Amino acid sequence: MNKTKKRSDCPISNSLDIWGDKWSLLIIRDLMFAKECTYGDFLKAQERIATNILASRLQSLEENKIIEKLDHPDSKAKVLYRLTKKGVDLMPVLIEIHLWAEKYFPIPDDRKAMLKDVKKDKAGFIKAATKELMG
Amino acid sequence: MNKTKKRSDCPISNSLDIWGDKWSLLIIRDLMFAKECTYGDFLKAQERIATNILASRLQSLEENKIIEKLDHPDSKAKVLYRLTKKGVDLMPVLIEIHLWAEKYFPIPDDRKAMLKDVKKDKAGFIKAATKELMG
DNA sequence: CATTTGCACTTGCAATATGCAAGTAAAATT
DNA sequence: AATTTTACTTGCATATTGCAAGTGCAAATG
Repeated sequence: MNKTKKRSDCPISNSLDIWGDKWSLLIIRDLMFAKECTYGDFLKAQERIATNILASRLQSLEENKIIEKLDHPDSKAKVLYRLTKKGVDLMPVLIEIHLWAEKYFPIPDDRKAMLKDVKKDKAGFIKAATKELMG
Repeated sequence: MNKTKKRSDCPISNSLDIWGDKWSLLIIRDLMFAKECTYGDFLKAQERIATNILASRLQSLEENKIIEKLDHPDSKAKVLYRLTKKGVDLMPVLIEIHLWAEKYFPIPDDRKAMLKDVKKDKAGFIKAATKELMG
């Protein structure tokens, strides 16, 4: 997405200015499920993001402090990406999207299983998952 | 946005295929706050959507059953748009985006006031607001 | 230690989407 | 009857996306 041109003072609009495109939330999703991803990991996702788009989204998400780069422990050729706290804090948004989607589309079984846990104790689920990602 | 080309079976991706652009959620936002809007009402929003983009988004949201058209009670020249149940059900998503934004940006006072209510009783807030929109 | 492979990007270009300004047609107002 | 309002549509310039191929460095292989 684009740099810091805010279209208004609305929080929805401001948020969309950062991650309101067809790809950013999928990158964030991948990091929520995997905790750490390499460039190649993102490219493996079902949706088949183009390499140039991936590079531009990673840069923009990093500029907006949603994700950060880490050195890969066993190779200088690899880069690890992970969510910052600001990124992890998007988890409730991702969860509500899941819950909405579950009401209106068929969704994969593993996601259904996850949502079963979510519904049992949403706050608890988020707390545990956040700990997992930030620890 | 585009027609029904699903990029994957992921619920996040499926959702973004419908409203994952810079404008759709703003239209939905306007309808959450106003319940019913005319074409001209949408054009008045701070973000200044272009008329052609507005028309294309309204059409796509209608095709996806997020919004519906209604006859305006006192004029055939006017059209009213409102959220369907499927659209109203996006409220938790919009609320979580607000809560996230509040943590990381300055947000307007009226939204802050709203979030204060939300935080007091999220389920109650959603129930009441949904009733308001669907009644 | 030379060569190949893997990884994270860049680059070039075509296709698509966005944004702006102006236009249109029907309905309402004057 | 003429003007204005309303909901769009159209044309065109600009920006973004998507695809395919390429680049450069690091690591593995022979």
